Amino acid sequence: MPKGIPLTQEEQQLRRKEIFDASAHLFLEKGFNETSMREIAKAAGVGKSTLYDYFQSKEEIMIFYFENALQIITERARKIMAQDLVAAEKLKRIMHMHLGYLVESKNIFLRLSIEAQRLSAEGQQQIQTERHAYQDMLRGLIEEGTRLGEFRAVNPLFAARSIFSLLSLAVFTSRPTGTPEQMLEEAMTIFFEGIRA
Amino acid sequence: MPKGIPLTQEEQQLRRKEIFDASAHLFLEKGFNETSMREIAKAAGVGKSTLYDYFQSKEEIMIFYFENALQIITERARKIMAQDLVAAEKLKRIMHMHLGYLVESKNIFLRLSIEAQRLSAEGQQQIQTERHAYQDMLRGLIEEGTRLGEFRAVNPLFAARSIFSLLSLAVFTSRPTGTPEQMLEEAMTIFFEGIRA
Amino acid sequence: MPKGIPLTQEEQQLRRKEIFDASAHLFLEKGFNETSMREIAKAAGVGKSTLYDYFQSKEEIMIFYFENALQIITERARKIMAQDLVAAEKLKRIMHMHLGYLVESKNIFLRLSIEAQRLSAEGQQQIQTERHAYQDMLRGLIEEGTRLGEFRAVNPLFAARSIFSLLSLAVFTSRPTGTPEQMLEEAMTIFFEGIRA
Amino acid sequence: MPKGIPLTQEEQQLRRKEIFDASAHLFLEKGFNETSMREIAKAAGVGKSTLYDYFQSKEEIMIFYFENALQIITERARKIMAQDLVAAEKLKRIMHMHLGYLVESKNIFLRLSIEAQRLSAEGQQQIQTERHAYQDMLRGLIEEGTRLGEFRAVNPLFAARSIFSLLSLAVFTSRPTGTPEQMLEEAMTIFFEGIRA
DNA sequence: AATGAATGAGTCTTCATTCAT
DNA sequence: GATGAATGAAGACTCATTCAT
Repeated sequence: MPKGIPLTQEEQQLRRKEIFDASAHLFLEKGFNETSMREIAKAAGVGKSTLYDYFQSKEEIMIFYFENALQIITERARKIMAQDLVAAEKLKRIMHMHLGYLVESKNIFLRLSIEAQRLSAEGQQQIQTERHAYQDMLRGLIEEGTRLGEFRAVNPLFAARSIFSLLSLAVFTSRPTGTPEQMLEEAMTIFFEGIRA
Repeated sequence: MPKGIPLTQEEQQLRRKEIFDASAHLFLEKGFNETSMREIAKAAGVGKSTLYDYFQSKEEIMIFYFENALQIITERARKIMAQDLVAAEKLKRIMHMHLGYLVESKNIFLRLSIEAQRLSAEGQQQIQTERHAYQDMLRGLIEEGTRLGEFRAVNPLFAARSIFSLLSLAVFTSRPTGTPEQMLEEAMTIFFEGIRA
Repeated sequence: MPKGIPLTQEEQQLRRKEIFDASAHLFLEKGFNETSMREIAKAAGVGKSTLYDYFQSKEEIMIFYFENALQIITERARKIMAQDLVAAEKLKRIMHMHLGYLVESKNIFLRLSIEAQRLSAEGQQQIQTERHAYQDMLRGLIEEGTRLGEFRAVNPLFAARSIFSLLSLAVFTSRPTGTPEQMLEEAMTIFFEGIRA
Repeated sequence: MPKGIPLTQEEQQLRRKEIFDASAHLFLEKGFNETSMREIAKAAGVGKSTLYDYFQSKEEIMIFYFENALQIITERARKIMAQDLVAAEKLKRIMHMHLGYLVESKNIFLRLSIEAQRLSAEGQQQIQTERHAYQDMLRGLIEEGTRLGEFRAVNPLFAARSIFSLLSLAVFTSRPTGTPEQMLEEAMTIFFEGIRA
């Protein structure tokens, strides 16, 4: 890194991602809380205190990841939403996309999701805001489907969250019943049959 | 406590439960990992090292709870299984029973479930054995329903686990959409519609 | 130390004093803030965390010393107060006694007095209460002297604090002008001439 | 700042004073040791490492201030010394001047005096030299007063230092008994009565 | 059987300072 | 001349566990 020259916002963000990516495997292996700042620094190839130039605290490392990941997912979902398709089809594509992200991120997302429940109140707040935004998007989609007669009159928020629940099942389990894609298919079948008008 | 007189197995087990119950509220309030052995001992009204007479390690306290809880739940489920009802009805009653237990245990079960993912490999193994036994029971029920033409031909294990997933949603959420019972009804409707033959 | 048997309050207090005394020389050599808990533990011949069984925090070590020292000094002063002497004579004896304590405690008292100004607000409070109690005792003595015509009408609190100020000078200086006793004599002469009726 | 043009000694000195003054309020608020170089740099509106172009170390910032302040005070005292007055009167004016400086510098002087006792041996040495020079000046004044029959035969150095001691009391206390000026009057009365021939 | 005193490894975090740009 | 990115040493403190009584 060049010294003495302030990093731009983009460079900062990039560096943060680099540090995160370099240490992500540790979070998967031993969990976030069980990974010490010393280990993170070593994995990232920087000094311990350098971490604090990029993240205000250990918590922030986790929060950073979620904000980043949720932005990416939300963005991808938004593109699908914009397509000219029936609600059910949009929902299916979003589920595929979401599963794709989970797999692509090697389950870091889910692993951290669980650990995030231990964050401080403020930390949780930050993540929840983004998480709810995404949920609300899916809820809107289900409401749309109901309005157009595709779905039964279900509680749209509950249904939206059920999707995540079933999706997680498809990826994060000690007892897989097939490939993630197969399990997603299974889950989608149950879910869509379950809410079909 | 009488000194010098060995405790019988039952007394041991009972004492373990007493200790756990006395400290359970701490796990709910601050989480299991965040509760120190000192606090547990104090809450249980015993000395710190006495804990080690009943549990080999901190982990064992958590494992003990799961074994205990899963035995209770499995036992109750077994009774429902023995009743002369159609599979779908048995499944519904089990879901109600399960939800009842979660509520009755004041969410300790779910709280610890999440924390249990941080256990050592061996610890996880122990819990999984019991967990799988329960899952297998439900799987059998779904297979039975399929055989008798009540359910579609779904992957029975996946379906069984989906139930837990949706059940958890009904209890453990920062964004409830109703009472646990109402949410359970919603989930059951989706689920049973989803797997109906 | 016996294990498993709770220490009585007296034993606790004694142990605290032992730990303090064992590490006091470090505070003199390098200052309190500059002495780490690790060093204190080593000097006291105990493990790092054992310190925390006796003191809740590093600050408490300092506070412990002041409470202890001020109690001793106040007690000794009280005995002098009870004697049947004129105020000026009592004051002189108290000053001698106080100087004696400072010398006997090898200046720890003054060294820590200065460092104590860095304590947290709560810590300062605790010390000040005792310190003020002692000051108020001397103030009362000066008021008594004034009433009985021994001293001029000076501000008694200010005068009382002046004593400390001059006393400190006699002990804690990089430029001594004699033995502590000689310097005390010099200070007392100035002071008593200064407030003589 | 112009680049590549060496600063003259005066400019250097001026810049040092600017940096100090810009960060002085921090030292008052949180103490010198508790103020980090990062904060100092920020307050001074320069980069962290620029500080090292003007001060060799953090200690030097403090030393710089004392050298500066003591020079000013000594200079002002010298002017009073040169006046055609009796020793007692000169001493009184110097005490007023000194108090004035303390107040004008918003107690920074005394605050730092206390913190200076934590400096390294070398650092202390540097300050003491100037401090002693000032003390010696006052000592000379007291000797002069004694020679001319104004004062009793007191130890002149001890007496000189007593002045500071009583002066400090007048400014830096958690238990004021009046305005600084009033307390100074009180202290001067005690002192001058105490050493009067 | 029961206890709490004792421990050392490990935690996150801060900081003065250096150095390449 | 000026900068901030980078760092390692050090800090206070916590904790599950052991062990002599």
